[in-house]
Amino acid sequence: MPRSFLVKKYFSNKKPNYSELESQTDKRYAVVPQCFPLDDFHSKEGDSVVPNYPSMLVWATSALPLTFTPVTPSIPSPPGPLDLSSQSSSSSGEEDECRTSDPPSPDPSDRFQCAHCGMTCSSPAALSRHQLTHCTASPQTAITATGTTSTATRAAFHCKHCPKEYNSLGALKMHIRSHTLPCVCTTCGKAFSRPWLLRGHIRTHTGERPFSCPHCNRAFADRSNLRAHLQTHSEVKKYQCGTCSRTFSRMSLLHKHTLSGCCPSA
DNA sequence: CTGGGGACGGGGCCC
DNA sequence: GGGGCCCCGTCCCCA
Repeated sequence: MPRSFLVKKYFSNKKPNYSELESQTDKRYAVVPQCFPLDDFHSKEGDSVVPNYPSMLVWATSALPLTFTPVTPSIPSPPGPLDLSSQSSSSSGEEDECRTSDPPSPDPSDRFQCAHCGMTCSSPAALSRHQLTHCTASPQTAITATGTTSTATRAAFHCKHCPKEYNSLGALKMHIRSHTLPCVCTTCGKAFSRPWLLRGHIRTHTGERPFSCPHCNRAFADRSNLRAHLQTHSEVKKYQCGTCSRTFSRMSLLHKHTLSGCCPSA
């Protein structure tokens, strides 16, 4: 099952809701209070932590993103609690072309095979280089010979790997990295689209866990995982069932709860 | 079945 | 424009 993240966020704002609700002193870290990276991040973030843990923040089910809010037809099936199955089926459509970053099989021979032409490469780096031959702005892009965008039509930069299009070259280049995967782990050969993804992956080899929980001193290699863990310390979890008012630390748990039949009407 | 951790990816913002 | 980083989110696996 590919890990697709093509579904757009339904928030109007980038900032998390809890930041908006709580109006923390530093909204960037409102949800990760007392997040003290153990090593390389302390100088950067150590003074940006928030003293108060937002334990009372609860999102009513109706307010959950991607959950019960009707979406426009142009948006593929939202990963709502009732749509998990359809989500997977829908993702087999247009997104299949975009899945070079997802290793469906741990077989290394698969990993080094170009999903576009089937060419087998000897290494991830070679595969990345090869895939660059496939990834260019499509002829439909509104780029003029001088490199400037044409004003005749709305700028549209198409990815040759998938149906996605962007209105800026930078955005397209960023997207293309998810196909070319230029950042390769020297330990295991796994390739990533961005350097920081590789760094996070390398922690799985080194065992480094820069993000520690202020409540239990448990440490995590991934900030997102710490964020999820912090929910476990909260009496009232962030995701609430609209029927039974149970709260959950993760939306996925709420999804499971809903699918298990607590909310047959939902 | 539920809760939680691990690993990871994408979009977007900031510098 | 590009890199770094953050947040959100997902999937998988295990206890």
